[in-house]
Amino acid sequence: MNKLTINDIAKLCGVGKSTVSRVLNNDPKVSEKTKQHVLAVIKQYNFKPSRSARAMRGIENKVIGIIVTRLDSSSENRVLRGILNRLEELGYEHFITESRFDIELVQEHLYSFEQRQIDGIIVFGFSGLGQKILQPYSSKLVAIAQYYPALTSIYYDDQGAIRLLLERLYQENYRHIGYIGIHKQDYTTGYLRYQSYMDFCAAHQLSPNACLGELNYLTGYALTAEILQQPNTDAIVCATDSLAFGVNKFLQEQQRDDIQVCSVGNNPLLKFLFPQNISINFGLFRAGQSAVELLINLLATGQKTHCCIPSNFE
Amino acid sequence: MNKLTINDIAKLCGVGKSTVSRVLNNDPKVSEKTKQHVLAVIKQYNFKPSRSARAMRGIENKVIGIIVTRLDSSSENRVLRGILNRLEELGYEHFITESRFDIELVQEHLYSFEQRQIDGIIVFGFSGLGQKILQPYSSKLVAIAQYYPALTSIYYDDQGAIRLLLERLYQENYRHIGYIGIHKQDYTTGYLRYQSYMDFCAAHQLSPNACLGELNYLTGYALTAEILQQPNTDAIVCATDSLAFGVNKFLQEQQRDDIQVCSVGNNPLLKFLFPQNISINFGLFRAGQSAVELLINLLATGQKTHCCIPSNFE
DNA sequence: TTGTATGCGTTATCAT
DNA sequence: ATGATAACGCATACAA
Repeated sequence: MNKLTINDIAKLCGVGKSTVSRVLNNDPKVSEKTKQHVLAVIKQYNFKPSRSARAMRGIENKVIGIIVTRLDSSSENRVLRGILNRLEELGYEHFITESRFDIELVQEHLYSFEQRQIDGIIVFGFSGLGQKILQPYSSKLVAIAQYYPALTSIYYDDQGAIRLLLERLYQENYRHIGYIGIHKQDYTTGYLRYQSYMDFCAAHQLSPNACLGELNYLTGYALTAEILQQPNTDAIVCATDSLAFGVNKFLQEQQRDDIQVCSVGNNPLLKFLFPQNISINFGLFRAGQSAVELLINLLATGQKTHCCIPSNFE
Repeated sequence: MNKLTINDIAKLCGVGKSTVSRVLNNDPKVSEKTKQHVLAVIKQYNFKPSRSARAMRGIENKVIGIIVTRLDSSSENRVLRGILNRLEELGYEHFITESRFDIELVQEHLYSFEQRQIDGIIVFGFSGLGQKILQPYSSKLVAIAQYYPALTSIYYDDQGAIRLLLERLYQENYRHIGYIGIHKQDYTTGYLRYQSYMDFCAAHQLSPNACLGELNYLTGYALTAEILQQPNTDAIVCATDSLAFGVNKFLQEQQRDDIQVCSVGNNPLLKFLFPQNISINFGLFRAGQSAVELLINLLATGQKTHCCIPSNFE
């Protein structure tokens, strides 16, 4: 449909195509008069220069690619909100792709972005995704949710989030706190959060009572029964909000309103359905915004930086 | 990083660059021997032709763009699952963008796709999005969730879904059925579903009791109180699962387990938390798959078609 | 079967 | 300040 080229515009204006190009690129060496004329014609015919052709000449065009792991993850969606929010303010376009924790897919998408005049990349890290896969793109890539020493990366304070929850419970005199988390193969959500719980227990002479499983509400439901085998349990900390859905459901069915449930994520639906649940804000929205900041900075200065997002009860 | 060009490969092989190009494009007019040699060198140096340059020569490359309205909509995510599922089978890449019900953003994204060597487009329609915006791209665009006469489109059976729910309730002898929906400015989820309820009531001599509001669980919660002002209400039909979250929550708090709740969407979390809720499968996953089918068919034959996805209790 | 020349829509380097 | 012209990396009609 848009078959107009810079040449057509040139003829339409009665000028050379180089002049049109100059106008397009804000070259100061063009008289105000012709500039306005060319601009008018461009607007009139709604002409847009071909990105492919521009790309061949090495022009950047304010587009960044985003590789998420799961489009239907509510936590990643929160981060995405932060990313898009900041991106929009800066006038950037975005393309989103899904990796589904598949390393090969990540590679395909990275290459695809590279080939499509994309200026920068934000990728959601996961436990299997090694640094060497991302390294070749390090000059324009920001990793999120995982720490990569040689890259620009944003990561969360997994240990701090659990610690904050535990400190609050401890302060409110809970002493028999169970923990429901996910398997340790997952380094951040699994291992780090579990370890934080164990450390806290050791430091405060609490006897630990932890169960680990998959990342979904069914697991939360099933593991609650196991945790309650410790009869004097008075609180349960969940690694994520999705687990907490299951835990709260189980407790509700058993009419156990004597047990305080805590979790990480600050999911609004969870808060609506189970208002008594204490959920900590993991800083996801802010993480998204920060990712954009760091990326823009990286593109401009080439400086690789890192940023750890703190959790809070807001 | 990938600075190799077709010319470099040609020199490396000791052949002309046109020969390399021919190998790249599976041109049969090249001897098996040189073909293998060139292929080997290409593989050795991990050479990939520039998409920008290819695009300028009008090459298609198995990529489709998807414009969703909200990335955090669970129903759109279900459709997306169907789309990506089918796309992967067919070896297509995807780029996803969000419109947030903003017509200008849709236009930007459409243009952006056009400029980036994208073969086909799937766009999620919404009430404000007119046909004329999409028309220019009709040769490679499929609209979903809304009926557009002049385009290839996939839409849901809004009226059928509500009717199926009501028929089931009627058959089970419910006679005082309330309805909680969303405002009629939304043509499909709002108007059509509401109308279907009203029609059913008229046809079966039931006195209607409907409330309309925003599309979220808070609305469902708030409107339930109004519905219950009709004291003998024995069932409530919700236009969507998200409303049903609020409705069920309200009824649970009031310990009203004498009221049957129904909704459209088949959300797994809803089923887990409120197993007694009856939710109908709106065919979202299948809609996604069909969208891809229709798009591929459109690209191949140029034939515009339509498809209405039926709901079912699976 | 293979190489040469030309064009795709830009930007950059020359002249003028 | 402006216009002709040469690249950019690739595909293709044409020549060999």
